[in-house]
Amino acid sequence: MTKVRTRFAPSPTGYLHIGGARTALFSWLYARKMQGDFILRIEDTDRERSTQASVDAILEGMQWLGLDHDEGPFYQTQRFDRYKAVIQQLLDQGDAYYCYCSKERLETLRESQWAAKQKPRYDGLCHGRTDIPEGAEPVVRFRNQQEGTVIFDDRVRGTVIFNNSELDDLIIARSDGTPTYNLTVVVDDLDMEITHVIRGDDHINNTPRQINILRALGQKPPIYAHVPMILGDDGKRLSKRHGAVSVMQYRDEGYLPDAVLNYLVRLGWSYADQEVFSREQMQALFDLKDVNKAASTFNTEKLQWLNQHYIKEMPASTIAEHLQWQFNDQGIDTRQGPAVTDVIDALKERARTLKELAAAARYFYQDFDTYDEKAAKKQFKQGTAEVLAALHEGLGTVDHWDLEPIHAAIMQVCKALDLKLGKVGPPLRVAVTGTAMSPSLDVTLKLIGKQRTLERIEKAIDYIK
RNA sequence: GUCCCCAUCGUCUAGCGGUUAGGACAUUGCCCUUUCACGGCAGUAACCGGGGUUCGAGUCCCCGUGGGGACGCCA
Repeated sequence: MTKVRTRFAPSPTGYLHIGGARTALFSWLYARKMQGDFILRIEDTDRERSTQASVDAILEGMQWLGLDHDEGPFYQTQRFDRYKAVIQQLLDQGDAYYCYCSKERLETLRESQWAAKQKPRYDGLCHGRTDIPEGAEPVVRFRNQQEGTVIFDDRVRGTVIFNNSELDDLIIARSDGTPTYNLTVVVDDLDMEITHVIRGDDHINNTPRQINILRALGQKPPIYAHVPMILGDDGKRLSKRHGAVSVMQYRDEGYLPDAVLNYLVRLGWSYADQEVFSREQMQALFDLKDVNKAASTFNTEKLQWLNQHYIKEMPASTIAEHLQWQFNDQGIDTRQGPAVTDVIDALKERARTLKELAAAARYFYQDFDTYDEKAAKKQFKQGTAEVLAALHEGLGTVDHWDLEPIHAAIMQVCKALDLKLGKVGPPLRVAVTGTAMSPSLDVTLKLIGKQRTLERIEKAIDYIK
């Protein structure tokens, strides 16, 4: 049995978006599961739109997600000689021909066909043409046979049949001599010995054309697997031109790559009732035959749930590495203050994203001059200053600044003032955090530290007066 | 318009001829609770429509409807 080889072949005309990432994930998973190779290929034959910045963005996205490739990245622009040779071969064989039709004529042709309620297609005017117009820069068209059918067994769609009569003679080389997609993809998948072509189902219509080119070259087609699209909230396909979000934007928003991967893998694929998959489990359990046929809609809320799951389950030290980006972004310096891992343990059950987590951690590292308006209004009233003063005194006597003594000191103040904890805790929380929500008080105070706690209580007393 | 593809709770999905149609997210209620969360328990919620096939259809077939895609000297 030959080794499985899959590939991801984006065109560098934008960042790596969430739909492309899912396609890449499926290709990568299948290769890993089958202990095959995963190849990265950059389809940059469109010189007009391809940019180095896009190549870099795609590479960065793949790396962030941890989708490592075994070969590549290969660039199609570096393989022009090879394509040229294949085009010449097709020309020599009579499977391709020069076409001198102007863009204007083609445009007119399409319009009239549309008006006649027909499928727009090239009419084959230049096939067999012997006169060569003066100064024309011809394109090369592949001669598609008109009889018979193309049948392929798609791993997710099942048997797919096309009538050759639906296909027209497609352009395989532009007038400047550069090759186009349907030619390069065939040549590359052949040369790179790709066994399984896993791609978005927007390519399903291209497949019979590619198979015909393959036949003309005397080669056998690879196995195809067309995975469904991901739709945006509006039900429209997610694409670069339509509302797709860069995977790097998910990092910026505070999502863990494992959460994004886990979310993505369950979009269009399932394994009974299981929702959470480690990378290893995905690789072991993924199978093309379990991929859905229907398009699915992206749902951020479920991603958030998974993200929090990973924030809670992963080691705090690992979270800390990813969190550093957010601290930098939010201008929080964590070099002074409690250990980041302790802060993570205290806050991880209250944050769905790392962005939220970093924001919630701010008061552990920075003093503040203002209080949350609603919280201050509700908790700072007449008499609160006295309560805080008592807390200041009580906490001031705590020598061993730890959970138990802190808790005992607070309870002692409650007892002395004959107040319930519900009257003492909330104002203390606002005083030391500036907000109405935080982890439990003993944990919060411990992490803030004795010195800072006492200072902030004093400050709050001044503020109330 | 032509061709192709698709169709189970709001969303992601399980189901592979006989199920009280299951799970997850979201949502609602209750419990836990010094706040916010977490957690626990319970609930609301779906087979697009119409014809067949069959003793029996969410499951198979056909038609309709709806949605998506392709129809480029883009990929």
